[in-house]
Amino acid sequence: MSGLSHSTVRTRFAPSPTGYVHVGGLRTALYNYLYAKKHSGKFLLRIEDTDQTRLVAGATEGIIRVLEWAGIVPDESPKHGGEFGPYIQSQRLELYKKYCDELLAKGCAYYAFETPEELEEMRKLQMKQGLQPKYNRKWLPESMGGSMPESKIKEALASGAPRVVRMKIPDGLTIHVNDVIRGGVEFESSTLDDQVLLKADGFPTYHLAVVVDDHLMRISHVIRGEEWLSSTPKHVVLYDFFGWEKPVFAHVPLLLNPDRTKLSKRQGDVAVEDYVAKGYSKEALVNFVALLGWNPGSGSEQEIFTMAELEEQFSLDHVGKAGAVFNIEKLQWIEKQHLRRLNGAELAARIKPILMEELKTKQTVFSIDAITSDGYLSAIGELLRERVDVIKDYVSFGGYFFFEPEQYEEESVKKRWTEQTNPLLLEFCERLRALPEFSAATIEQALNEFAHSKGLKAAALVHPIRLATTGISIGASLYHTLEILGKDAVLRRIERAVQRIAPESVGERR
RNA sequence: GGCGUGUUCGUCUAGCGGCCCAGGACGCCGCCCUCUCAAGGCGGAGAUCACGGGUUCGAAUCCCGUACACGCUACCA
Repeated sequence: MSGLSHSTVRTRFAPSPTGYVHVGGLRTALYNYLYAKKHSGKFLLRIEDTDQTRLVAGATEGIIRVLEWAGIVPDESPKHGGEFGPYIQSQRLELYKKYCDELLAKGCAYYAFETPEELEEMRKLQMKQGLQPKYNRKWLPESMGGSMPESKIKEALASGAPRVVRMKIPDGLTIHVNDVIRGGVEFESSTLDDQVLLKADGFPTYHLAVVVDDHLMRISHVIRGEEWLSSTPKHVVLYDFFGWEKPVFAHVPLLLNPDRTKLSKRQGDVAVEDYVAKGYSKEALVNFVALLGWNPGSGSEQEIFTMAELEEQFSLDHVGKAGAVFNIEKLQWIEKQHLRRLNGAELAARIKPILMEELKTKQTVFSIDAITSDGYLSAIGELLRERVDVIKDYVSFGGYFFFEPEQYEEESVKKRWTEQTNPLLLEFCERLRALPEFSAATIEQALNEFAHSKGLKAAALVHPIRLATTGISIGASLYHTLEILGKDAVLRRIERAVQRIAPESVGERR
């Protein structure tokens, strides 16, 4: 009520702990976080676990882990604490009870005693009659304009029969919802149902809990998915019942499958964890998801953003209205862009844990200390930066920096090997062995001179050497690759390849 | 069915009455560079602004209708 509550921006992400974190949820959390940061406010996490039947063990921890991974760290949450807690709805039951009683006392809500089965039957009947399914107000007391005598209600209450509390939607009202993204939206109260506020198990429904908590936690801006727009008028009615100031509402568009249906599991990955597993970085995922529905606005053509830049530039004015298709190809491009902005040391730090994991199950002839050193990883990081899609590619596509090649791309062997290749390679090995300094420049010079002396083009050596030392035909500059690998490994691998690629396996092409 | 929201290149979008017979990015195609693959540079194809009516000297931009899509319609969130 006090103007003070709205002088500070306070936003929240309020998921149900029902499993993984949906990428759409990540975006909602991000927008809330960014809005708070932009306005020097607070962002908080509240767990909405009012449906006891859908709880998933460990989900809350998972949500917090994912948010923190992404750099969306709440100022207040079940884990981080805060002065408006508890931040788990199941720990706030007395609060909902208290406010529900207030509504009951004010004549804004009433008890109802139907069983779920009875309600189901009622709805079926209404549908059959072509009516919209809506509570028939059977238990609306006479004192509130209904037809149920107070005596019967008292009786039912005394009997201990299971009961719920429903809100009484005022009749003949046009309810205005102000949404910063969509403008004013109007609803006729006649189209609204007398929503259950308190369930038979004593837990509140979303509608009661969200209004009570957003008010108590001084939430200034409710930024949530578009699927909530239709129930916002109920929330508006509740705010008015209580006489509370309403927050600013912003309903963000949905994320879609390629066929424009709501993003779902059936058509691809929807969990943030899935993308983490695929190797996408938090920088790229945050950047990408921010751009699904938001843009920096006219005049700016920026596509790559750091979290700090998003915090500075984010604005609800530039959040679009239409749903956005989750397009993996753009994510891939954004991932590359972020990778290219990392320096060698940063890349090394990211490659190392993945390599260590790999080393638990794979043998290497290299010294572990050498291949996990910052210098080695940093050099590889910078060399392969332009051709890697995600960090873990360094250990897969760039695996030859850590493990001996076991196979040689068949197609390429056919294409690049001739009868003279093996003897040539062996002869060239001697040149390499004699090099006082094993660097890209000296290797290149030696190779050029050798090729020239044989009347060959450099390519006649380059490709076989690449195959022999890496096993594959694609990669960065060969000379730099050899330099990093080091003289010992290079000679060892060429000699091994010569043994393993027998002349008989050489292509027909003369 | 009812209520609500939305609709600009395949995709993400700029655009808030004249600068737009619509700009950028991803993807796609071609050329250049080149030891391969990328990256990079250059160029190209790709949107009658869902459709139909208005309003206006003038509309992608404002209004109305239609179509389609999506959301909601639970003692789920």
